[in-house]
Amino acid sequence: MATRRDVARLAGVSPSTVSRVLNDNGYVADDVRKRVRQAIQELNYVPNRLARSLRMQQSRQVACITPSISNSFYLEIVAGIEETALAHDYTFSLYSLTYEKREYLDVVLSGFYDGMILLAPYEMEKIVPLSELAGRLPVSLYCDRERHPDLPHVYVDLRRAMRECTEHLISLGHRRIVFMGYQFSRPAQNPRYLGYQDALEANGIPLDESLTRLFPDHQDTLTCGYQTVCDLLDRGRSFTAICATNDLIAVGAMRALVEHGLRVPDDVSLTGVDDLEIASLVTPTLSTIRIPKRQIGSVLMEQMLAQIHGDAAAPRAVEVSTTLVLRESVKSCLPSEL
Amino acid sequence: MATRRDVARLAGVSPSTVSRVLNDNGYVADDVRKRVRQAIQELNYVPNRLARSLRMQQSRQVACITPSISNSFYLEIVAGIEETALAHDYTFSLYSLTYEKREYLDVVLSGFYDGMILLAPYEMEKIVPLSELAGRLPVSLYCDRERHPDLPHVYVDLRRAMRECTEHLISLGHRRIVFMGYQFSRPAQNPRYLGYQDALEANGIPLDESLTRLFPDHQDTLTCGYQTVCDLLDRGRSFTAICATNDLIAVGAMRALVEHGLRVPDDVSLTGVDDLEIASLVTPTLSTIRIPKRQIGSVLMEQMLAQIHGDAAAPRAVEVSTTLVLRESVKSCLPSEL
DNA sequence: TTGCGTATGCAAAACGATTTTCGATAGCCC
DNA sequence: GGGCTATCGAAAATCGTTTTGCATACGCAA
Repeated sequence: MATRRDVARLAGVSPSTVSRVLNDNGYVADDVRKRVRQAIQELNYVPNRLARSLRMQQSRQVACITPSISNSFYLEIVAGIEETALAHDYTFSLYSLTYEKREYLDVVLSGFYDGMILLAPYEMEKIVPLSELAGRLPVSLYCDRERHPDLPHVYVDLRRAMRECTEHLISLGHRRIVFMGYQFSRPAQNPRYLGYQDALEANGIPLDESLTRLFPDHQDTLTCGYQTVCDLLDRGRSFTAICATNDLIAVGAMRALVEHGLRVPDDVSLTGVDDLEIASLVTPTLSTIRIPKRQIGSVLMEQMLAQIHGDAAAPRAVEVSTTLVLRESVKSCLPSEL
Repeated sequence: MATRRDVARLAGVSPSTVSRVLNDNGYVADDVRKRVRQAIQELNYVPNRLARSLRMQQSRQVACITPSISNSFYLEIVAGIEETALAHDYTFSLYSLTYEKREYLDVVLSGFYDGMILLAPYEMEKIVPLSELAGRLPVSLYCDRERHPDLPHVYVDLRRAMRECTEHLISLGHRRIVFMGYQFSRPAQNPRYLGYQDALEANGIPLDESLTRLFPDHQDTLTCGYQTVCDLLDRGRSFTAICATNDLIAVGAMRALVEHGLRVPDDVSLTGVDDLEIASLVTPTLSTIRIPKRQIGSVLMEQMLAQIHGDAAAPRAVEVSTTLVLRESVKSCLPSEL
């Protein structure tokens, strides 16, 4: 690889002058500038980022750690991160570290990165306290469960979103609405579940625990949705709508319903959360709460940049708003509308 | 950040000794070793990868360039890459460069990476000749269209796969089989289309061009599948099966069929390619040609490592094999089986 | 002639590590 | 005591860049 020295030699100037041209500081005559540029072109010279980073003590690179690399939800966020990063001449590396070994984090902390963006680091913080990481490197989080008031983060208000969603179903006449999803650590801290309860309470509908289906974390989403609905139906159909806490669960549920000869939405209305691509691919298309994934990524990166640049005005917490997307899977069950 | 010097000071030894401990060379007494390790722990010392990379002239980092970051097909490959990379203490960065600006590539060529893995770089090579890149950095490709005999690459034999798939449909009694997919640059070089033709020819079925639907590249996959089937049905149904060149097209097709009151597979059999997650999520589940995405990623990374380490025995081309996955969307149309 | 702004070269330090060489101590055995 | 091995420190070179200070020009105006 050509170095700055080679360029200087070819252009007949000193290395310092090449630097002056490259970094646009100091005086440099037009013809010299031209000669240097030409030499750069001729040698395909690209300044060595390693050396520059070492000297400048910043790499213009951030690490992004996601729970799962093949989860399209997080990947959309990552896409947003990449877009914004590139626009600011930043590069990013993607990790889906298995957190069993804490040592894996060393690779991230070894000077290669100016900061790290953590997506849903719930598993991770069981191994490493996030505050410890934040003490080493600028950190920016996306979290949809517990929030981290002390660390910069981006979040969505899923409690409110789920309340709106449930209330929409209620407004369509549904009274017996199933809630199904992961239980997270404690149901009482599950914002989605709380939103569901909020809606019931606000509309004077008593909470029927037999309609609540929380399954343990770390299980296959699709199977959970499928199996849970099968279980429910085995006891006789006692509901007219289902709120699933994500689209994949909803798709699994949809499959179970169809296999039991029930029609969506005619017999059962169904909603998800996330608005993955699949939500508009299934038949019927799935009503869901859209989480603006790309925007989240973009905001995360901007928050990261603000930290790196030391902007005191950088917001510690940014809320991005969700949208209730109504598609085919939801229908009124009021007789008047038939 | 703590440096090697800090560790040395705390342990009461010289920086060289710390190096000796870290890199396990030279003599070092056991108690000294212990003291040094303790100091490392205490200071949370992690050797600076920038400095090390600069000195060693290798970063143990590879760049991976994918056409689209939110395409789950490529992302599964990326997952395979990451897994293998991590297992070898390598790191990787993910790029979905917009190739309009060739300069974007400079960031990859600036010494940060020991090599680059290119996924389906068809757009890319219109801007930059791949051989030029390969001259700068070890390169490893995944390609499912034209192959690059001069560059290390991993590929699948989609011609054979599609032939098998089509022949399976033929063996089930189907004679009027639609082929639909992107046309790529030239249909005559589209391995999927060639495989389809191979199957027809081998079974003495004349090619009916009215059953071939090639749409231009760079269009929305889903819409293409949907729209194409709508067009076909507008002219009357003259087919009993559809081979789509990927799962998303197939899902779009499925939706169009259902909306026209046709049942899959009872009225029309349908197959895809890729075996994305969605293939087993839709109803009916989609028969498809499975491409071993994770394995491809793994092999790509291994091929890259072999190049970096200068293994002369490194294979220039590796074929990974596909599998025909039969699910619900395919059914015999032979009267005898009814 | 002096002084100043412009233009460039040269040299050196710094970033943090690796690697090698050269010494300086030890202790041990014969 | 000579020679060997084990153990460690000190120092230098190197990777390629940035940054700074200093020296050296030239041209032009005071």
